Amino acid sequence: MATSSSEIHVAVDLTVLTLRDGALNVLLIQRDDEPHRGAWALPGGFVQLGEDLDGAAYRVLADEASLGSGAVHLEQVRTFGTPGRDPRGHVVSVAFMALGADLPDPRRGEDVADARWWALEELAEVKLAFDHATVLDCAVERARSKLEYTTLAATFLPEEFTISQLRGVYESVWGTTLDAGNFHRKATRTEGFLEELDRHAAPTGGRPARLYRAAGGTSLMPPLLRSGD
Amino acid sequence: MATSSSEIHVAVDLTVLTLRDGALNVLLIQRDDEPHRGAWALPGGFVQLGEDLDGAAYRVLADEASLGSGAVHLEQVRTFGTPGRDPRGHVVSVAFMALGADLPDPRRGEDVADARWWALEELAEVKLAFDHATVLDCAVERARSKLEYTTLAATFLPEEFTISQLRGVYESVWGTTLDAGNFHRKATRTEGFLEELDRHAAPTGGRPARLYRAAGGTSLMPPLLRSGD
DNA sequence: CACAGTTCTGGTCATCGTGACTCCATCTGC
DNA sequence: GCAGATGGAGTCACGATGACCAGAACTGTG
Repeated sequence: MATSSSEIHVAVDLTVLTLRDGALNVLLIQRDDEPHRGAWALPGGFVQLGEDLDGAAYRVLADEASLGSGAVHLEQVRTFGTPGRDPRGHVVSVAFMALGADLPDPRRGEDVADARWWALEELAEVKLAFDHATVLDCAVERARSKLEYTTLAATFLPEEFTISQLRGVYESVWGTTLDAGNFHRKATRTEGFLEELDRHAAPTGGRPARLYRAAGGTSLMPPLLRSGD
Repeated sequence: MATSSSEIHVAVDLTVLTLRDGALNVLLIQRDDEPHRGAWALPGGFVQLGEDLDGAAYRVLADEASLGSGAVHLEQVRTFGTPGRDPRGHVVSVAFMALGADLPDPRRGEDVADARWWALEELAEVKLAFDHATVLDCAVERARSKLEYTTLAATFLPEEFTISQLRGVYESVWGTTLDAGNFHRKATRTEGFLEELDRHAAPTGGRPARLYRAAGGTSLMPPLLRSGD
């Protein structure tokens, strides 16, 4: 479908991000079809007539990444439509980012030779298909900046988590280290960010950490800026 | 063109903003065709095969708003693609915002019954065509928040301007009043924001204000938050 | 010309958020 | 019991901010 060149075609491309072993990972699929057969690419697909953009993104998430919509934060990032970005014709692609907590290894979907998680650092020498390197950069930068002024970081964690785990999210996504005490003060004092629970996590060689859950708020005021803390 | 329902069509919609008499204004066109004939709508049009998204936006700016690309800041906001948002079929629309300094009154373009500037407050009781009320809200909110952490405010002003004029931009777009002294300190001390000139503006009943020009920077660090200053 | 009114610009001061740092609590493992 | 690790609280100096004040430099009026 959708390979004629008399019409503009609409697609979605997904940058699916999760944390694995304290590193930011992105899900890539290896293409089994031309163009760019054998190259690694972001999961994506054409939007079907009458289909919602978000719906198409969730469908791709299920088909190509075998991930359900549960516990995944999906958000539109930007739309790429430069003619020539896809050799099959004029394809306008709506880029999404999807964030989830420790997502499982993908099973191979249709039209896909392989699918796996990549740590972002591994990708330095990998040539992605189409303009997906740009799309990926755009989505990662969006995720990094949204951690600053929203409560999005919790979507990288299970329902209940410790402050250290939350700090680990920031450190992994931003690629920095943060002062534990200052981060603790900031996270616990910011209204609408965390809800304190009465239980503690199993100790890991130190004092057991109190468990928290994401509170209702979505915006962080004042923000938690990257330049320090 | 582009009214069949066997394909998805791609369009651009523009939220063109400027300041007129100290109020934020948006450019609307009155539709001369079905659907929504006679209703006010954002300028927009279908993207042509082989055309860049930004190119389509600039073309619409010229055709429907008779505005050249000079001195207009154009930026993608979000893409709307819910089926049913356009009765002609499945139309995916990439929303842009365009900001300019005291833009001229538009001349009527093609397929347009009328075109004029509307102060945002006037629009409370106006029913816009399609989902353009949502698109407009989204673009205005984007503009408001980008004033906080970028140097975008200067695009609402002529090349040379005073601090008071710059403060007026913030006050008009945010709908607040800011302390003149504090704003002056903040604007002049933030690196990369303003370049001081050796000339002064013609006095308006008080001490003449020094003229400034936008410096090279694009991001405001630290940001200028809406909650005060 | 004196004076009020206006606007621009620089200043003071209390407060608050922040980064660097210290200290104690509470666990594991030896 | 003790070393080592982690969690959580506190201290302190500094910089940014909001509220407010004062002088500079103009216009307009009596």
